[in-house]
Amino acid sequence: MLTDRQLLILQVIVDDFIRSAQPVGSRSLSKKDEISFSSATIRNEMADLEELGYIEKTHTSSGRVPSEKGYRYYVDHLVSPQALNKQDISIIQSIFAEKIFEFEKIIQKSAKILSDLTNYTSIVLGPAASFNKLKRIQIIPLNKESAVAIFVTDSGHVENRTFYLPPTVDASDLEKTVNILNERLTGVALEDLNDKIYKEVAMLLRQHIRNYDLMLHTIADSLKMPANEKLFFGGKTNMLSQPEFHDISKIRSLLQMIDHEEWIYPLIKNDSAGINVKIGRENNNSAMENCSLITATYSVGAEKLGTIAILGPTRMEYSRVISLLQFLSKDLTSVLTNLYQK
Amino acid sequence: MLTDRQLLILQVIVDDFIRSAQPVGSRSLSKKDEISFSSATIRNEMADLEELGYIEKTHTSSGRVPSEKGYRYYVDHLVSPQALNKQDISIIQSIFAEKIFEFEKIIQKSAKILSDLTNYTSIVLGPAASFNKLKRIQIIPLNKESAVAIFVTDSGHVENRTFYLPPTVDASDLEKTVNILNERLTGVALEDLNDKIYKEVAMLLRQHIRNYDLMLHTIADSLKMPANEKLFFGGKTNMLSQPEFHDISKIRSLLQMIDHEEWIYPLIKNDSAGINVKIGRENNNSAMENCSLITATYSVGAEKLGTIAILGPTRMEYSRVISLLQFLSKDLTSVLTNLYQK
DNA sequence: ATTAGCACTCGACTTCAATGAGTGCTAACA
DNA sequence: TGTTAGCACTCATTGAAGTCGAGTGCTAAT
Repeated sequence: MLTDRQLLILQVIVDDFIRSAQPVGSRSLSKKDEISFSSATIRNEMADLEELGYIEKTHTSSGRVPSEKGYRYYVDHLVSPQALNKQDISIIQSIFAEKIFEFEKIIQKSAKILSDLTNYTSIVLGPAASFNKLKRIQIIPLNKESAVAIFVTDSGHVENRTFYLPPTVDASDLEKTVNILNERLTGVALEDLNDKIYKEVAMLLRQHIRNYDLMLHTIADSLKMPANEKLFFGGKTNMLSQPEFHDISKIRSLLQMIDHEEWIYPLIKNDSAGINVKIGRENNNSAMENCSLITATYSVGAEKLGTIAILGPTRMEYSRVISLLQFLSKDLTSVLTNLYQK
Repeated sequence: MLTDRQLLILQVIVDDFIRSAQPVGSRSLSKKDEISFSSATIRNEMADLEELGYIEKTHTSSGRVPSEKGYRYYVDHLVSPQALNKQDISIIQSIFAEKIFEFEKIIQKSAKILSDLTNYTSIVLGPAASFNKLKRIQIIPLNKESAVAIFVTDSGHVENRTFYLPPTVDASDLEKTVNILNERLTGVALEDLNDKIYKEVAMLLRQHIRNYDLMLHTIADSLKMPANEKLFFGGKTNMLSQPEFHDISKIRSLLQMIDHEEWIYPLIKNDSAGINVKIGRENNNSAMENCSLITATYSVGAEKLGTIAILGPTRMEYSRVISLLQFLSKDLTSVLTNLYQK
């Protein structure tokens, strides 16, 4: 177990390194106000901390740098929750200043503001459409061969699919189909549509429509909803200003990852609600070796809707970022809950 | 005017520099097969070419590098059109292998393949929705306060807007409005909708609906179509591998530009059809100082729809890129024309 | 248990010389 | 008169040698 003094030293090392990005030496530590013992004592303690794996040297005679284990301990036990200043708060609240309709606009604005406030990269996972309930289906023929199917959810989300019209289907068939679909599927969550179609709608279609199975498959095909929610980014290039990314190859692999949305999902789709911190290799991704990812979820009522996240260097301002995410996720949740739970 | 020999030398310098990214010296030039005179002669010619502004030195005793003027001359007069090899052709044609419905998919795939084939960054400007003609309007109430308006075009493109329902409007009003809109606006190009609404629909609404003006403005507001077409990118990080971008600050300003779509539009929205090459500062953009942009348009019939572009270093393989763009834009045009002109 | 003192390490920076790819110029040549 | 060989010169690059200073670990004294 670590002594109080070791904890103090660890905390000051991490704080200082986060601020300066320079390895911290015993002499400069001894000059801090918080610390009242000599550099030699600190050296001894640092040697112990190093042996325990909380800090590292970059070379034999360098100052110390927090290890991933050190950051982890810092985040779990030492980080002093920092109150947001008024300016930050008002900036965040400006997100909700305009009318709230365009869900995506809010999400996008959140991403932008988060990255501006932190100078890191923000990632926001939009609300999953699959929870929403179907409000209405429309099918609009474009010409003899094709039609577009439109699905509107109770939250105002619109999905559409273009598909080939089976040649044997005529206008009245289409109309009947749409009526059946609306009658049977309204109120069903998007993710359950496919199931429901085969279980309940298929039979009805058979009774009313010739070639019902062709129609059925065409529609069921169109209903395959996108598996993933939309991602929004802010400050994609912010990481370029971080001193740890002076190396082009690191930048390259990081930016490449950011530009592959499919690689991002597994990173931010954590299951647990609340704030989540993943440090360096905890992300299981080689491009993230020098990065930490802090995520928070937002919800409507008790139902988790999406995730907001900040991607920064492991040497990130954990305290500030955590406060910001906590604040924003709370705000998002309450605004959305107000909006959709009446 | 330049002599034939000077032209030859200029061409070889540009070709060689494009390949190697190294300043070209007189001795290495004299060893080339195409060149049958001595390095001293070449030095004389190079001095003249430099005086005329076609090539430059990086320092007093370095080899020569093409200037922007040199690239310009090369592109206008010297570039030898290079036939595409079979592999490239078949890769490009694979874009059209699947069914053609999802316009965006094709565009996106084009961007990806262009960047893969060139190792530069590709930018594709999607088809402007504003040319499309309205096929159908639907308005679907979500609850007492809001509704979503859906606009379907003859090409299957779907736009939607959520808006507040004026409290005095009831279901029958809404229905009447939709009927009027469909009756009057079907077949109208999206960009003309706003005009038409005030000129023709306003009067009709007044006759049938109480509070017609509130309704009118609500609808007209929703109709403000996005000013810009969608942009798609491929290989955003490809430029990081180019040796001229070893400098982080250059990378930063370039990537920052790429991530600001609004800065991209003016760059690629050239008016003239066909291939267009903009070299370095011709782009009027400080982030593009060391970059060239090659654009090509694609159309349906005679109507220009969108733009495909490649962004690379000024030291770009002009010949190859031009061929690729020419080929792809021709293919896109013919596929789209077939699809939409029947 | 703490601290002063000291030898030692190592990255960062500077200086210096050597190297070599390039130039411009001049004089000889065809 | 145009071409070329030859030569002096320039300058970025490389690597070796030396200095500096911030840091360490260890020991002995407090």
